[in-house]
Amino acid sequence: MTRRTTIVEVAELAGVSISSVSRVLNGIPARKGTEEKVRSAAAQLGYTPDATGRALKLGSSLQVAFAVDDIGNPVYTEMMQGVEEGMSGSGARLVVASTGHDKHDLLSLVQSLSRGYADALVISPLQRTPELVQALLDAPVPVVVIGDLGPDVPLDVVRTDSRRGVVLAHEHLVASGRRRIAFVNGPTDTSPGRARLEGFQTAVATSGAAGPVIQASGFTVTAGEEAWAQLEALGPRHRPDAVLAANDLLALGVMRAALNAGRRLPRQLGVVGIDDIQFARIFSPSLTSVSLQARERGRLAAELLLERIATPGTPARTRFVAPELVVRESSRSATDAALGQSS
Amino acid sequence: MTRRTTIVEVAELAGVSISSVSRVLNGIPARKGTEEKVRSAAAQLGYTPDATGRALKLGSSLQVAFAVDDIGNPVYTEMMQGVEEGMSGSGARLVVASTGHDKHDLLSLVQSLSRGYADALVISPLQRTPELVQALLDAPVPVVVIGDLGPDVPLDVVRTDSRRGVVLAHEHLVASGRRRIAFVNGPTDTSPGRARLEGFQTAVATSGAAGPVIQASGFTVTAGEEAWAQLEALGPRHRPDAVLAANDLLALGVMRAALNAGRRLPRQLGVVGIDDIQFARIFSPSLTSVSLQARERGRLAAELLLERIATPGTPARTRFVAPELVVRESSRSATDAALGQSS
DNA sequence: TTGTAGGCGTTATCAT
DNA sequence: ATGATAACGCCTACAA
Repeated sequence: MTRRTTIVEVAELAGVSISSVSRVLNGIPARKGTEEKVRSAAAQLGYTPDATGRALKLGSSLQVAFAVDDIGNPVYTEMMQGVEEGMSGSGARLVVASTGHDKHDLLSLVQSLSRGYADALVISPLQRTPELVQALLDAPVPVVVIGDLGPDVPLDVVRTDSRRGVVLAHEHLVASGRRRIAFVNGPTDTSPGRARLEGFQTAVATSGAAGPVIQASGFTVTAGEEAWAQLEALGPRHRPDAVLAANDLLALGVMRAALNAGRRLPRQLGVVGIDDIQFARIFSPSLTSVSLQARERGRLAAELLLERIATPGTPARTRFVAPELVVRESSRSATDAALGQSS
Repeated sequence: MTRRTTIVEVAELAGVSISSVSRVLNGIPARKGTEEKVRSAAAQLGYTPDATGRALKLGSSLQVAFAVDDIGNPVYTEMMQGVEEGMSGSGARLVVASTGHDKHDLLSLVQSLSRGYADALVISPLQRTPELVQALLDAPVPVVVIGDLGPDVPLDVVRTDSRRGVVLAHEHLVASGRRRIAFVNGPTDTSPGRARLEGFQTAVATSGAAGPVIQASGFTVTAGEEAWAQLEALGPRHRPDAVLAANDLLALGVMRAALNAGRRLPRQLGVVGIDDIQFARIFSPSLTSVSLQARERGRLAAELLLERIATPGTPARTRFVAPELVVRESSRSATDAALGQSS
C-alpha cells in the first residue's frame, strides 16, 4: 500500500502545470518535450488518476452496476454474463453488487450505487416493494429492470412469463404420463415465487394432475433437499410421481435427496426445473428445465441501457423473452423413451 | 430517471444552509425545528448524498472490491461469500469486478478500482504477472491476495497448497486401486495450472500410476468434456481408469462426457476434482474432490483486511489453509466399497 | 502550446 | 446551533 499520488505531485516532478499533466494523460496533443516529461514523471510515481475526482468533475464513472439478491444462484451469473456481453465495447466496466445471504437492503444499495458510483443500473430484484420501485424511479441514472415490475411503471424492463414456463413444464409432465405432480416452490413473498405458484394452479386447473405443494425455505439446493424430505414423509401411498420445482437449484436438491432415498430417476420420479442453468445439462440424469433465457435477458437489458444512454427521453420500453422447455433425461418415462420425444 | 438533486437544493427548500443539511443528514444534533425542515425537504426531493462528492471529501468510499478472473466459476462465488461473511458488520459494501470472458485487464481494473472506488481490494488472480504485482504494491489502499504471489512480496496473502491437494487426490486414487491415472489440467499459463501440474508430476514420481496428461482449453465444464473426448480417442487399450481433474468444473465435464460415452462411473472410471464446489456433493455420482476451502480463504482475507485497516503499518502476513480430501462416490471402486472407506 | 482559475458535491473548520 | 468557506482531485474553459 503506497501513499496516494495526485496530479499536483506529477506536475511538480515534471516541472509543468497540472493542466499539462491532465492533457497529456488524456491524450490531448502537447509539445513533445512536455509529453515526455509528464509521462516519465507519472510512470516514476506510479500515478493513476483518482476515479473519484474524475467522476465528480465529469459526472460519469464509466461503471454500470448489476444488482441482484443472490449472486450465489448460477442463473444470475449467467444473466450477468449476458449483461457483460451486451455492454462489451461500450467502454464501461460492470460491477456487481449482491446482497448475498445477509439481507442488506437492495434499496440502499440502489440508492448509493446510482448516486455516483454507477452511470447506469441493471437490477433483477426478487421482491418488488413500492419503496424499491420508487427508488428506481428516483434514480438519477438510467435503470433497466429484469423481472416483473407491475403495470404502468415507466421504466425499461426485460421480462419473461414464468407462469407460462410452469404451465409448459406441467403439460410436459402430464404428456409423459405423470399423474401426481408435486410443486416445490420457493418463498411466495417473492415475485417469482408468486408467479410460479399461479402458473402451477392454472396448469392444475386445466389438467388436474395435482400433487402436494411445498413451499421451501429458499430457492436453493438445500431447500430442495428439505422439500424432498417432506414429500418422502407423506408415505408411499401419497408420494408424487413427479416434481415440478420452481427453479433448477430446488430441482437439483430434490433429485439428490430422492436419489439418496433410493428412488429411481426418472422411472419412479420425474423432475423438471426452471431456469435451465448450465449445470442442468451436466447433471446425471440431466435435468429437464424451462429456460427463462437468463443470458439473453441480460443481453437485452444491456441493449436497452445503451440505447437509452444514446437517446435519453424516449418512452420506457419492454422487451419480452419467451420461456422454452428443454427436455432431458430427468423427465423421461418409459413411454417417452419409446416415443423418442425431444425438445 | 430523475434529475440529480444536490444538497444545495435541499438547503434552499428547507430554508437553511448546506452545512445544516449535511449535519442533520449525518446525525449531528441540531435544533428540532431545523432537523424537521431538513428531513422533510430531503424526503420531498428524494435526496440521497452523492457518493462521489462524499468519497472525494472523505477519502473513503465504504466499498471493498473483490476482483476475480471468472465469476462464472462457482468456486469464486463461494470465495466471495466468505469475504462477505468476514466483512459483515464492517459497514462496507462488497462490489465484485470480474473480467469475465472478455479478457479485459485485471490490471487496469485494479488500478482504477483502487484509486477511488474502493477502500480496499481482495483479489484472486489466475495469472500473476510482474505488472500485476507492481500494481498491487502501488495500490493506495490495502490489498489482500488470495492465491500464489511468489516469495517475498510484502502483501497480505491467503494461500493454500494446491500441489499438495493434487498429491492427496492422486494418493487416494492409487489407494483405491486405480493404476492408469490421467491428469486433465487447465491452461498452464496460470498459477493454479502450473502448481497442479507440478503436484501431479510429484505424485507420479512417487507412485508411478501415470496416465496421459491433457491440457484443456480452460477451467470449464466444456473444456472438461473436450478433454474426455481426447482421452476417449486414445482407444480402449490406452484409456485411463481414473481422471484427476485440475478443478471441479473440468471433473464434472469429464464425468458428463464419460457417462454420455457409456462409461460406468465409478466402476470403469474414477474421477476426482479439486475445489469441492457445492455442486460436487450434489452431482450423481457425487464427486470426490479436494477442498481448497474457498469460503474460508475468503473469510480469512476479509479478516486480514479489517485488521490492516485497524492497524496499518504492520508487516504483511500470510494465512495458510490446508487442502482436504473429501471422498464421495465418483472415486469408489469395488474394493473401496468393501472397505467402507470414507473421508 | 501552456498556465491560471473555477467548479463538480460533499464535509468540516471556524466564526458568529 | 448555525452559516460562510475552504478544501478533496480532477478537467476544461479561458487567457496568455
